[in-house]
Amino acid sequence: MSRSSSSSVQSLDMSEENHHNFADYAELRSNMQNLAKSSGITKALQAFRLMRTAAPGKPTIYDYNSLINCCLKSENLCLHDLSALYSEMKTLGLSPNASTFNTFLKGLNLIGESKVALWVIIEMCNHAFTPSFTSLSTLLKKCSDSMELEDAITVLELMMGLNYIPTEPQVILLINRLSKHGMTEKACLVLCKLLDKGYFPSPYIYNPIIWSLCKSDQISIALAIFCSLEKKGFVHNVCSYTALFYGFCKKRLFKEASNCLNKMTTNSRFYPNVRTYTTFIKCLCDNGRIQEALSLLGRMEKRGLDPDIVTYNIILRALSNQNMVHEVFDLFQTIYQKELSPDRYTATALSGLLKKGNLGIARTLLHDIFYGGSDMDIAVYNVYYSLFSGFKSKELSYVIECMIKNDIEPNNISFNTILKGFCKGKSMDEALKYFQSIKKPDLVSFNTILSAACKKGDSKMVQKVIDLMKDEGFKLNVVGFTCLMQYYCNVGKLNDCLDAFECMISQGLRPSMVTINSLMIGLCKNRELEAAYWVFCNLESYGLSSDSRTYKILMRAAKIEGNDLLVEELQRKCRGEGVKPNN
DNA sequence: GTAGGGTTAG
Repeated sequence: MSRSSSSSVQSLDMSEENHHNFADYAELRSNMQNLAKSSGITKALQAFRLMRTAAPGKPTIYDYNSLINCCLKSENLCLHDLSALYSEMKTLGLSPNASTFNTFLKGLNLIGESKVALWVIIEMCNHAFTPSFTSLSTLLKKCSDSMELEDAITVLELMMGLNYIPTEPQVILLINRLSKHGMTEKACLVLCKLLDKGYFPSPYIYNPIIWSLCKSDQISIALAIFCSLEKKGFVHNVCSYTALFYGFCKKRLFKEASNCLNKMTTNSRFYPNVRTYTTFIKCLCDNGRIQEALSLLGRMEKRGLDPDIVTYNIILRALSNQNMVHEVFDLFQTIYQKELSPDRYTATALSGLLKKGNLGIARTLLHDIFYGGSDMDIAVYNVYYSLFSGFKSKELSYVIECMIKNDIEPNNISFNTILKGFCKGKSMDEALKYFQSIKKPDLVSFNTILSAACKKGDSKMVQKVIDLMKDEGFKLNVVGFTCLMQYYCNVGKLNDCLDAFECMISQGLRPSMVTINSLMIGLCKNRELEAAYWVFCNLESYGLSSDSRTYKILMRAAKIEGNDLLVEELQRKCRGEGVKPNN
């Protein structure tokens, strides 16, 4: 601050009456600017108003613009003050010029106030000024970056109204964000508007839309967009095709998936790559066709496509779910031989082994990954927690300590996993105590403790949990009903089991195969083989088809009862239909 | 620069 303006500040501070001392307009101007930078808007505004009395025809819009510029650079700026400045300008009868708006925009963009910047842009248009390409383009990026996607769309529309063509990276950013945050429809609209303007989209622009549609089971819309773009002469790439392939696999449209894959092999532009094959491998694994997945892995390597850690993690998970311990071990050897680093997904892929009770080997492998230096997240900790019963373990204390040190927050899956650990222990009271310590128990928490009570045949606890659920406004779902059905069968109350099943159906809940198999076991145990077979034959009415477990249950009962006819019938069906694996 | 992967209850 200059000496003279510093003395002016003092004078200004002393009293209003002294203001006639400021005759010099230039001094007032520089004084005002300094005040705006250092002492905030109120003082600067006082100086601004003083100008009116000090010099006729002042302040001008240029004084105003420079005041805005200084204020925007001040460290303690608040938006309320800015709005006050704008009103002050209008009160003085000044009309904003292009520079006024550009000054606002430059400053607002710098401080990341995209909402206010958009307001300024609209105000600018209302005053018949045209915002520059740069200001709109900067704002578009800012809005997309800060997830103000509706605003980003408004900016894009303004741009297109002015015949400004947004840059490709910015369009990609916006469409990507929209597609990944449940706004795929909006992303489509953006794409359409661009096409209407004669924009030539690369696959990088529309692939996120196709992927998002395929992931949310809207393959027909994805296909429509894909074909329409093709018709218009746009050339897809391997990522576009892989999206469709993924969509077909997900919907179990195997014939279409196979056609899609064949089409891909006809052109080097979209020849299947590691990700395409990985998608296929995942599909095979999800449908219990693990041997085919392994053979595909081999074929892919022969074609010179090296599986990466994602591919291996998918196979590892499938092997682990099937409890194929040796294969899991071998695959780990391969991963290490290829110098790939196991990551958080490798760790969680092992949860199947834990579920099947293979704690020893799972613990060893998990331990190696956990201490191997990769970044872990809550899902890995949650898998780790399933190793422990209750809280009486040094290892568990250490793992919790690690989690806190790494700033990782536990979620309900963590609490429910630990609750299950308590449930494995002897005391239901201790489990209940832990349950009651969970701040926001969810339906899974209730089912965890209900299941434990049911398995232990603890009728008082079963009633207690059901009452608790009622109090807290939770309704039984299919899992809860299935627990109860199993419990009734175990205590020899077949009729109560059937009542529970009917109650579930009457509430519009659809049984799963686990429910059906539980019912089968109950019926067979009570020598109601005919009833069980009837359920088996009418599975379609529930939209279900039997799995390998259903066959085993019936087969075993038929053999015990000496019902050879049924045994033969089941064998025939088993050969004819190709039984689904039980996952 | 677009794409493939995971953790809790029956």
